Amino acid sequence: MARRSEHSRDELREMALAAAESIVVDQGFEGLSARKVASAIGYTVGTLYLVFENIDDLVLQVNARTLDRLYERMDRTRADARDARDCLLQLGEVYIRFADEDSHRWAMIFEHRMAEGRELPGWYQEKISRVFAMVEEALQPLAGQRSAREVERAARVIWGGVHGICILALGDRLGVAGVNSVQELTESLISNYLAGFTGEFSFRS
Amino acid sequence: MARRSEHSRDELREMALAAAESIVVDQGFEGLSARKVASAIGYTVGTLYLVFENIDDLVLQVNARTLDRLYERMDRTRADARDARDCLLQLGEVYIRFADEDSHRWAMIFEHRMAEGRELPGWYQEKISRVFAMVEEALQPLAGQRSAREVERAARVIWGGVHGICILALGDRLGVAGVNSVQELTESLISNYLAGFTGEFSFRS
DNA sequence: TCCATTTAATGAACACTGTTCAATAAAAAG
DNA sequence: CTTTTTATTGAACAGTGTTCATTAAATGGA
Repeated sequence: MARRSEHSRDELREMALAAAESIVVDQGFEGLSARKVASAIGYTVGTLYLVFENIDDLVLQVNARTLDRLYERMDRTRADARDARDCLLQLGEVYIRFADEDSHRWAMIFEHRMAEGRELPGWYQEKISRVFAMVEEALQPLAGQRSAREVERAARVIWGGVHGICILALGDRLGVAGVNSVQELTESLISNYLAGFTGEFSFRS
Repeated sequence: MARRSEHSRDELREMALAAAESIVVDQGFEGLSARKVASAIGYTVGTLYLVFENIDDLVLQVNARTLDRLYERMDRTRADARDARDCLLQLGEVYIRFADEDSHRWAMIFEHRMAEGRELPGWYQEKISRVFAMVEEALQPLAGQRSAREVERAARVIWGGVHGICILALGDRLGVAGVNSVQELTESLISNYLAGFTGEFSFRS
């Protein structure tokens, strides 16, 4: 059979992404496959390749949605923060909570690797930068005399540091269990790092 | 044909691990497959399953060697450090350099996931703890009045933080390029975090 | 020496992966 | 009512991990 035209290309795309997300949510990245997505939306695998370039393309689209979701949550948090320090602490907390509650979706962002040689497309890197930029903004009020270069660096340190604690802990590689412990660690990281950064001490890095 | 007995089980095991390492070194985790390893040592895939439980088992053995290698390097570094702070900074530097130079081997440790449900075996977790414990030891002299609990936490923060910066940067997800930038970031993390930790300022987390 | 037993090693088979593309059937156009 | 166009298919290909009946070589015994 052929051409039922029950769904436009865009509808097909939307259905596939929704199906993929649902598979990832309850089976993780490993449970995702082209045939599963296709059959979930009542089409065959060939049709999927009319809508997505390849499976990496599909994964990237799902990840982009997850990044949007994360951005959304962090942005909402940012609104009701007392001061800059509090804002950064809350951003860290929201990140950890997101990774914990939406763990499969979150994990896929970092488990997925591009095929050897190919690198992340610009529009995708943009999505990452957008989240990252929020940390930089939140840090700005605490910058004091420091150069833009130094603020940028500090934002990367905090972002990377929180992420590292999160990914090691959630992968049972830090010897800690439970979200609370992870929250404790990130709080310690941000709080102590900021103490150094805002210069409430004598020597420099 | 059968039973050439040219190699004992242990020899076979050793050959397979060496072959697997070599494949990983120049093709990465994705390039590794049971058939490739088997043919590299002049046997067929079936033989591999007489020596390893499954492919996860083989990967874990290779990763264990990598962890030993890392431990080796960090341990050597530790010897010639001026003081505790210098020691931690150097440990961070060695970690980054290791990840950069031996990137494929290092990456496999974190790209590999156990099959759903199964968790890392005890002997393997032990290997991780051993490296991790080094950071804790290095931190001890700076502990001051702080409880063992707090020192443990700080070690985890530093370890996780350095790792996070490393993994994001080397995966093009931090918007930085080159090892030097990564070194800068870890130095900033350790240095500023320690400033907070050693209490050269007024308030607490 | 020759046969029986043990066992190291094989490789075909199974179920899965991503990807392609000639074939097909249904809708649109003439 | 035919022809053209095109949306959709699904078989095919090369790869993955894993299993296990079969094979052939080494060993043990008479």
